[in-house]
Amino acid sequence: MHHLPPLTELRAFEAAARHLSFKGAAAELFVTPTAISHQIKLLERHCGRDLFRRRPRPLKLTAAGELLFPVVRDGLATFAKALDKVRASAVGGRLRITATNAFAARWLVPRLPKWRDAHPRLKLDIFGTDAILDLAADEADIAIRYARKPPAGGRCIELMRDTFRVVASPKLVGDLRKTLSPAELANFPLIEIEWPSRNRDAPTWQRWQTKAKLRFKRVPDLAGLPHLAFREELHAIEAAISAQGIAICSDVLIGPELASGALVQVSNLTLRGYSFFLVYLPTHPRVTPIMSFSEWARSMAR
Amino acid sequence: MHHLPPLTELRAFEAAARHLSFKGAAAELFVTPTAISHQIKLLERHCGRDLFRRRPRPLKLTAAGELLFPVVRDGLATFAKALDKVRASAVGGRLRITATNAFAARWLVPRLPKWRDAHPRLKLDIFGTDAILDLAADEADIAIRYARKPPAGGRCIELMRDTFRVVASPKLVGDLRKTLSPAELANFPLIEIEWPSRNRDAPTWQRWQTKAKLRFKRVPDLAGLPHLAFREELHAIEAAISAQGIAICSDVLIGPELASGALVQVSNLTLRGYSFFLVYLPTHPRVTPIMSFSEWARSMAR
DNA sequence: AATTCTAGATGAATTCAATTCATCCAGCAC
DNA sequence: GTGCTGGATGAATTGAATTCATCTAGAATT
Repeated sequence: MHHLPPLTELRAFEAAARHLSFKGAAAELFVTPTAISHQIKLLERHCGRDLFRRRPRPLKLTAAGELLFPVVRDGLATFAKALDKVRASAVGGRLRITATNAFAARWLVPRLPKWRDAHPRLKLDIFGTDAILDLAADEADIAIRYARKPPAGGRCIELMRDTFRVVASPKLVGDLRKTLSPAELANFPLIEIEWPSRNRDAPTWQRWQTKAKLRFKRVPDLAGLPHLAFREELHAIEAAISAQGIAICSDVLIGPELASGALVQVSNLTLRGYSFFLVYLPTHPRVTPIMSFSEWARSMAR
Repeated sequence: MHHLPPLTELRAFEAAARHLSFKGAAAELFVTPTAISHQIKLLERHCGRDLFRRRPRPLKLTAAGELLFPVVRDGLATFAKALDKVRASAVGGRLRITATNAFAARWLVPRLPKWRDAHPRLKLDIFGTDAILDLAADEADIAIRYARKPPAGGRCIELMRDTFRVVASPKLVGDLRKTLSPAELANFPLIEIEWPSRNRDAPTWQRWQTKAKLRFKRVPDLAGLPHLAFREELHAIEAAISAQGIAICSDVLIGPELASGALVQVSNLTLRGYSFFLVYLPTHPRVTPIMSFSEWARSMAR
């Protein structure tokens, strides 16, 4: 790499050249004029050329100084501009939060008014995606991951654990006085979510009926029956709400519907889900606002 | 001015980004990898954004890092380029010496072979000009001034003092057995140098005949006779050498001709000249080569 | 002409940013 | 399981940056 003098010298030179005054440069850089004098002298020694004519006043740039000044001035201005841009994307910039589509849409977004009330100045950018964004590569500031155990790649806080319940709209099943048996379930259309094949513990009708056989004598092959299938958990939930069938859904994602009766639990047999983990990097330069969000999310999860 | 972090941080960042390695950056900047780690951490804190993804190896720039890197890299390269240019005009560059036209042509230039023998690597730029170049404004590195007393504007070393002699070519005056009286001088064409009007002590025929009247009984009005006039001292000297007339010349400038007989002194009445002063700034960043030249010039002047 | 003011120069002393040291950590290779 | 590598971190150290004290030389003021 090129041999550069200490960059402090260039900064002193630039300010002195712009002010044509060591005193003025000193005031701007919050040092004494003596400091500027020393810095300029060092730079001149480094260059082998005088950069200023000291007398008569005011100072005047020499030919060498004239050559160097615009380069340093423009260079430092360009640095400052780029740094401002980086800062703007951080300080005062939005916290970027990545979560699964379903969680973002059905848990986080509905609660944002409360977030805004608590932190009016700290804006969020929410990425609803099932892709796993990399915090270490600064693709997001916070990740909310759905996993069986604390995921790697940062500090983890377990927000909550969910349970998958068999639910249906009352418009489909009527005003039930008690829950349905597995055989009775087979009388209704069923909704299946096509989980990624890597998810062996996925809350499917197959997994449900296996568990049911330990509890009930007569369990038809519910997984073998024709059913409505959705790749998006969100869409499956919407279909259940609109009485298109009976679905197995995460109670975290249908909390309001369970509370309002828009969906009702039609079997007592549930499937244990995983946990929602909030993940962040403790070394993140914006760890303070990140902790603010983390505290808030935990308070929302209780 | 824009708020910049310590530029040391930017230099560390640039090297680390280019190597994608703190260790590599450290080796280049002659510090430990820990120093780089600290510097990057400070810059990230300053920016509010991570600039590197540390894991997995090798390091990778984040989006913020990608934004900042080319700006800093190009900026530092531009600085280095400009500094090299300034250095090239100094270190390894020529010493700029300003002297009067006549002195440059007739004393300095003829001796340059000896200078080259003594200092083969230190080149000179010689400005033969009667304008007074300003050392303080870095218009030249060394000035050789012809003056009655040491000029202001720097440290002065008196090289030599000259004497103005009445000289002519033997082709004009023949093989004289003795010097000519003022009356005999009037029988030949006379050469006059038109000195700047500010020079009241200029070695003119007028000044010469005033002094001659104190010595000789019969002194014709030599200054009143028609004569060949030159504005350039150099041209007057050349005219004398080519037997066009009798001239009053500085013995410093016609040393070789006096030695070889190309010009002979035709009157014992001489006029005291001034001195040649070598002037430089003791605070000049290139004071070492300047002193080399100074010593050499003094040795040549003896 | 004498005195005062101003801004830069210089070397010694002081401050504090930069750096090193010692130790730790987490992947990776063997 | 063990050893290696490159980065992280806090305390200690180093030395670059800065201040202090004094000086200088023009310019302004008296």
